[in-house]
Amino acid sequence: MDAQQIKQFNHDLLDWFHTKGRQLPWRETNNPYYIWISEVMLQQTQVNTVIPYYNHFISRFPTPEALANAPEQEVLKCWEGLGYYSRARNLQHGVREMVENYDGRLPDNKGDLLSITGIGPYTAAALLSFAYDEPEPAIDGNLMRVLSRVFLIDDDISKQKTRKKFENLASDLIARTEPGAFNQALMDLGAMTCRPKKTDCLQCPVHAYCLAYDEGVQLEYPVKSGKVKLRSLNYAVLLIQDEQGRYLIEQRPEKGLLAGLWQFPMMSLDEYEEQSQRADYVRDRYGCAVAPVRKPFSYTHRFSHLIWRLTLLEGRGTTKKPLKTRQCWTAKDEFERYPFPVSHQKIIEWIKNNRQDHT
DNA sequence: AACGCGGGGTA
DNA sequence: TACCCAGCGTT
Repeated sequence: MDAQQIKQFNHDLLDWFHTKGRQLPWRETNNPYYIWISEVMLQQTQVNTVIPYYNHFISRFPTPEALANAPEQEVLKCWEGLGYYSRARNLQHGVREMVENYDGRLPDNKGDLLSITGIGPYTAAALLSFAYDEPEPAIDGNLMRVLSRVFLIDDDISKQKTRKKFENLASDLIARTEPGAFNQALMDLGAMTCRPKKTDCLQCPVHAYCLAYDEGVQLEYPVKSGKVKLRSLNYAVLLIQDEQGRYLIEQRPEKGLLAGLWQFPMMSLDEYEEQSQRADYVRDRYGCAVAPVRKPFSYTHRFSHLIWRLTLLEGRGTTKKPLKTRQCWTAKDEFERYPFPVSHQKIIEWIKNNRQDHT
């Protein structure tokens, strides 16, 4: 595209955005801290899922200082169900860095932004363009999908190198007058019209420029390689109650999958294949025996990269055996005080529906 | 450069 | 069912 075509492209794109673009809570503010929160929540997460979390989060932590001073568990509680929990931890770390190193204000240059925990190339560019009107293209899945179609770019978007190519292209393209609107317009286009599996090209403000539309190959783009076969893991979930009917729960390790969240004890059935090994394991750790619940209950929980197949077992523990750190006895009506992954929220539901007899 | 990291929406 | 989503940190 020459300079004149770029200008026209921007005009058509921005004109559409100003009339048809989405109205979203984080577009109502200029507060870089709020915009930052929204950007972190929106990483790999769809807009409609984020909206209620965003509203609750900024009302619970209205200032950087409020978030910086909050206990991590409370931050995780506000993130419960949103997934990718390290985002919450990194966001709080990053906000603490901002409070300590930048006088509580978000820096307005790329280098400093990238040095903050949880801010990568995309989020830095988003903040610079949305909060500070800098012409930085925010390279995300939407932008790559839209531009790969418009310009018929067949590089593999799962490769790091390809990101650089889109960055160069978008840098030439981005509207100097309204860089933030340019980025948001491509996001809205990607979400509303130029979708992955179903396009709506006749509604698209730039279909006249689109090489893929011209050739009728929109759905062939973007090119993306590498699918992974997901592993399946079998676990027993142990419902261990003390003399008062309280349940034993444990906090997961600080690193790794679902870090810092709480769960009912789990025993790998792949690791301990024999019945006697399993009995020894439970006896050693929890001082009791377990058996399948009266009406057997198993279900699968699917993550993006693995599958848990969970089976409920129950047993009677005792408060006489001292608890280890990161364990506690919890009454049925106190589960809500702890962040649980969705896979274990299902178990809480099961308990509430199937065990109204004890507490 | 490759991998780990959640949960929900969509076709 | 099989992707896909306003990515980032670690290795």
